[in-house]
Amino acid sequence: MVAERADTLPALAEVFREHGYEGTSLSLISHATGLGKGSLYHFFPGGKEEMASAVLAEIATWFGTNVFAPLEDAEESAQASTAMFDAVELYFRSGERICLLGALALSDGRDRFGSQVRGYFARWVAALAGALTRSGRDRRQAGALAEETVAGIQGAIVLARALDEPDAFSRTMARLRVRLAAP
Amino acid sequence: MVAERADTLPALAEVFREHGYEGTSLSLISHATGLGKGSLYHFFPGGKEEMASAVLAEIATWFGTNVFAPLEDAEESAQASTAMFDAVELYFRSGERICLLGALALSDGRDRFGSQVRGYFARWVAALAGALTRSGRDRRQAGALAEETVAGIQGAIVLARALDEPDAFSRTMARLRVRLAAP
DNA sequence: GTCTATAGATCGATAGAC
DNA sequence: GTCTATCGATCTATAGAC
Repeated sequence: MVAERADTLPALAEVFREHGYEGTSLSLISHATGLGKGSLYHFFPGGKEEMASAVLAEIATWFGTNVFAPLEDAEESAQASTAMFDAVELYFRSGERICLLGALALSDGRDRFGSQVRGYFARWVAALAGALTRSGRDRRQAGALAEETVAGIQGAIVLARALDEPDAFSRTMARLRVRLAAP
Repeated sequence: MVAERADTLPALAEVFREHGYEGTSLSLISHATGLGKGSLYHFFPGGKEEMASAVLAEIATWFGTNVFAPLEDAEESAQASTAMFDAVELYFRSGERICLLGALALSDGRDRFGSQVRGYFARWVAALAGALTRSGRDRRQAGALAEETVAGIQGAIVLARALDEPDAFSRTMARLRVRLAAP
């Protein structure tokens, strides 16, 4: 069932999302992956920290391919931002799944994984700002709108989880779509 | 220096904000408050969970007095939302301090403190929506704008922490002020 | 009320058999 | 590569002296 290191990453991501970095114990990880500690340390000699770091790297790769690169390569910004929202809503399961990088930014995981967290959000904001600039918005407005949109997505996740109301995420996403589509 | 239970709450709040619920150990708490475990369990027989719950209750009281009640009692909505932003920017120290309730919503603290987290955000959104309704906006638009504003504030905190750039919080707050002031 | 000492469980991590 | 056994540290919580 588990043939290589990468096969463990989805289960690892899930358990870190559910319990946070500090709240995730090796026994939880062992249960979630179906592997004993021996196997886990064989795949991740750096232990829990390396496991979390590998998860963050995979998330960054996924967003790089499915969200950031399309924005960076976009000629038509309207299509690109629509595709971004589609990918993001799918990824966060319409508000039922949190953003691990956002959660780490609010916890002491920020000290441990600061550069990965910073890189993820910086690239997201920059890619979106670039796409908006190429679609004709002036540079200052594009930067502000990009920052506001990424913040809005993160805030929508927080609010939906806090209210235990996933629809709050979908509603906010719909409103952000409209704002980005407007001229 | 510490005469009663309430005197420990500021230090407790600070340590939970810095390390999260799972990441906060009793030895950290002991160091932060200057009290031994014996004193801590005298004040909080329920242990760490009661300490965190007391912190959340105090935060809810502060926001109730300084943010929610003014919105609920406001006759003039423009002044009320300006006062809300002033209080919130001050409280979050222009983006250098996180929202403990937002952080708990993203961690497994949501299971433990779910009703306190839900109550805080539900009251905030409802109070703001009410103020916007009384200022002449139709009910649907007021609800959407309130939800979007609270989410925007939380997202601004996430983004500012993630980028290690407190100004990102202030910039987003300034934009939200403009949006709420617009007719 | 505050302290020290400590219980009992669980933590992350390692060793070594297979 | 996967397991079990186990290490030493740390955890939350309690007991009891003062």
